[in-house]
Amino acid sequence: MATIKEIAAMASVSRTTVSRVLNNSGYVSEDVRKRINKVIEETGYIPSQQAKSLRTKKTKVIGVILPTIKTETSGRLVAGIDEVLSEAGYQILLANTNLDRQKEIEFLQLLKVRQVDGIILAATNVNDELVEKIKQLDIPFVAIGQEIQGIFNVLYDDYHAARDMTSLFVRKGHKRISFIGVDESDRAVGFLRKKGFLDEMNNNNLSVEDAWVEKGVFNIQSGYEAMARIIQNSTRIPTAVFAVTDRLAIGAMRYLNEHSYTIPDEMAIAGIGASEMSKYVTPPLTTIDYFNESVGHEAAKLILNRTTNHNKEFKKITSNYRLIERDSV
Amino acid sequence: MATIKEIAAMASVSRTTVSRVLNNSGYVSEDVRKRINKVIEETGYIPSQQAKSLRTKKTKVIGVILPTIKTETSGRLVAGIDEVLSEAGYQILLANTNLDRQKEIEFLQLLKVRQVDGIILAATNVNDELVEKIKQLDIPFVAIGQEIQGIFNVLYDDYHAARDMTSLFVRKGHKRISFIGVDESDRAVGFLRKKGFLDEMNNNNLSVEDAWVEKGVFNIQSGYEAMARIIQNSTRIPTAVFAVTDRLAIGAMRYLNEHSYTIPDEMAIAGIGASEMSKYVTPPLTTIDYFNESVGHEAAKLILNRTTNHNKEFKKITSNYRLIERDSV
DNA sequence: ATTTTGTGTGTAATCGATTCCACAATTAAT
DNA sequence: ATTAATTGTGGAATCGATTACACACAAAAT
Repeated sequence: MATIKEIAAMASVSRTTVSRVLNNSGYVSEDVRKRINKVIEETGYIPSQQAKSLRTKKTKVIGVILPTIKTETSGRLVAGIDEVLSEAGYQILLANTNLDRQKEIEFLQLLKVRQVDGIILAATNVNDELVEKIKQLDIPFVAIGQEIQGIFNVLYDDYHAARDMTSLFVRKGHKRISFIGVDESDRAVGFLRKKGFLDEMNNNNLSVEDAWVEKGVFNIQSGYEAMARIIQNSTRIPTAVFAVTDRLAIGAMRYLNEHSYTIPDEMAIAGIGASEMSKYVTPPLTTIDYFNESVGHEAAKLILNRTTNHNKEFKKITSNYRLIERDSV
Repeated sequence: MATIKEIAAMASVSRTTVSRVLNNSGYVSEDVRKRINKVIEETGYIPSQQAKSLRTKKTKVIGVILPTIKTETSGRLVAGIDEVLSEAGYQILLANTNLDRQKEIEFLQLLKVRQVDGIILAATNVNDELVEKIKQLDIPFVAIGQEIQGIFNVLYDDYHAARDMTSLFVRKGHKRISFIGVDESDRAVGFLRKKGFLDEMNNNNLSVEDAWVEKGVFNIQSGYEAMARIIQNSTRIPTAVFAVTDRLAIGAMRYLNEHSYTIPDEMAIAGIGASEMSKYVTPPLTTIDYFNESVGHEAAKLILNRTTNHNKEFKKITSNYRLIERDSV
């Protein structure tokens, strides 16, 4: 691999001049420019991004921290981020925490060391240590999915989405509605979605039996088990179940199918996430599309805006959503 | 952010010595080491990976080129790659081609500019230009999913997987088996899987009507349409359909469901990929698990081996697979 | 006719590390 | 007692770019 020095020598000019035609900055005569371009062409020379970054302090790399890379949600998010970023000549440096909180913090450090121009974090649980770390990092930062004071956020409207879905159940005539959530330390998925559900129930003067409210984790099996517990422990069996993720919903459906409950007649069900799967289960699942890809777009735009314009006023974007009514409710 | 120079000054030693304790190389007295570590501790100094890479020519970054990041397959693959890589202190620089062949080549260039220590390519179609480019790149390289002569490969056993699946249909008593493939310019998914199917059919003296062989692209809708064409154009309606991906299969199932064919009685169906969805459609889809995650592991190990040991003898790993028999056949 | 402005090019410092080499000061070996 | 090896430290070159500054020359403005 040739260096700028060699190119300069071959074209009988100084490195400065070569650098000028590379970045077309400053004055270069047409003759010289041609001569240099010819040499560049012939040698297939490409300047080292490495050296350039060292000097300019810009890497054109954005770090993306994900709780997992295996899910569709993450995939769509990254695709969205990448679309905007690559358009602007940036690339993504991936950091997969596998839901390990300690790793989240380590990665923050690691990405800083690598001098990324910005960091996008798909957040799950936010703890003080993390927030503290983010703030002292002093790198353009965008958090997706969880609100963090004092930094840029792109949020899902978990509360209203949950209310809307609950409201749909109510409109369909359900009065005994059960709920499968996740731990409330996850403020967005755990706390806000549950609050949306409860508030809407309350709003309609509908009571919620304790046994109707169950908790799972982010996988299908967990939805299956939660549904089982609801059925087994309820004094009055509910007529509907609202699961806070599609996977939980699909697990629940599985339980219902295996135990011959007809959906939606004996038990209506809905999820959140608009996973591809949701469309092809039987019956097709009513769910909420969070437009992950466009959330990715927003996050990427935000971070670019922050890096290039040094925009400092913190911004919170709440993305919209769409309730997809299918046959499970 | 402090630099090594400042640390050196604060500890009243030379940069050389600081560098020594950083990389614990060479001789440093216990006294001095402690003094330097104290300063490092206090200032929270972290050496610039940037500057280090420039000097050492190692970035500890591996470029991963994907045809798409939205699918489960990609997600699992990346998760597998990341698992091994991050363990070894490497990170992933993502490049998403969105199935654009020209971009594939551009990214090769781009990753080289960024001086990645190696490149993993999840290949779809291989053309001469690409192969040529890869070879002149002179960077440790591993291709996943498509065999490329002269470079490292981690392959799926498409041919035998397809034969096995076909053989399953035959054992179940099917004689009129149809096939939904993809374009044969995709040697692995298009050509080899089809060849496996045809060879096994031939092996069992079963003929294949032209109308039974259809082609789609990598999405669900396309499977739906292909199934429609098969039903509409066949003189003798087949009793089974083998789709080369789960999505195609699920699209086909959808058509069959809508047109009231019972699965598997009137029409048996199978796919390849073991997507999460395949388990939850009705009936659960018989498919083949390619162990994407462990393929990711292998690819990562291979590239690390190649970068660190300068292992030069080309290696081809064919990963194994598992036929998952469910209720659709 | 002198000053200013616009063009074109090069010298050398700089970014923040690593590393070769030189040089002391000890300690061990002959 | 001399030589050799071990241990400890620093000076300065280096990686491959960018960029502030200086300088020369031509054209335009005064």
